[in-house]
Amino acid sequence: MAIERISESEYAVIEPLWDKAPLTAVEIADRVAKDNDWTLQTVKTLLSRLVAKGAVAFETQGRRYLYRPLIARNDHAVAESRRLLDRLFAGRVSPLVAQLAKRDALSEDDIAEIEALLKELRA
Amino acid sequence: MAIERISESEYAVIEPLWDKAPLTAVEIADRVAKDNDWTLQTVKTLLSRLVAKGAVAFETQGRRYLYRPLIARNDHAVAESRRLLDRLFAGRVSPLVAQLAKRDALSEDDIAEIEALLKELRA
DNA sequence: GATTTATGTTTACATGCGTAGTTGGATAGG
DNA sequence: CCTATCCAACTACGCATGTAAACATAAATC
Repeated sequence: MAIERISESEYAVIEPLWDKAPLTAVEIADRVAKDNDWTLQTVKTLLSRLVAKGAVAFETQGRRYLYRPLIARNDHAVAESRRLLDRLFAGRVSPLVAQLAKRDALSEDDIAEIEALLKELRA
Repeated sequence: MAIERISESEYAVIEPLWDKAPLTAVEIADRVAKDNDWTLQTVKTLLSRLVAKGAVAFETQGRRYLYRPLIARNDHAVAESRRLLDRLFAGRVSPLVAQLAKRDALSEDDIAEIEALLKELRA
């Protein structure tokens, strides 16, 4: 039941499905076109790879193929984040935050948000 | 001056050099052997790829090749983290923390550490 | 009914990665 | 000197990825 690893390009293709599903390949390609310059063929290839990986399913409605995601955006994001934390920060979050802080990669707003978050957690 | 992207296996090979440098290929292979089951040849290949990417340099001392890192561990970690944050969390840290919290991936200690860190930041 | 259109499937091809064998040159030991 | 050894460089090969053309098939249109 582990989440199948999906590539960056595949991610770009599943993303529209997280905003709205189901969608056809053409609809997905249209939405993806804002950020990427792929042909429809490329989007279809990525879709079929996502289907092969069990990350996306389709149902055929007559001639239309309607795609929908099988994994949740947040599940993917968390899985990837854990991978990174494990690899680079011994699995812990605070060293990551510390490094980013040291590089001035944390705005005042970021800090305030995280603090509010944590305060709520221990409430 | 962008940091060259290095692969996971390459990372395992450069890691010993961050602890101690310079080292020979054999010394690196020994240290890497704790976590990976690679032949010496594999380690050498990874080393040469790191050299090609400008992440590692060597100096030859007679017959000995001594390797040393050209990039800093933290620079690499921060670059990778930014990539992930940009891709998955619109470049912001708090949504990452929020997700991890929601998944119970934050221990009491983690939370306390991060809070201490942030408090210090605004001091 | 024949042809164009829509849509997925198959095949392709370059690049990067993980993993390692083979080669060639320097060197140390006899 | 010659040979065995040590080392890096070169070559290799399968798999994933990024990108897409070619192919097949069903449907819509004329």
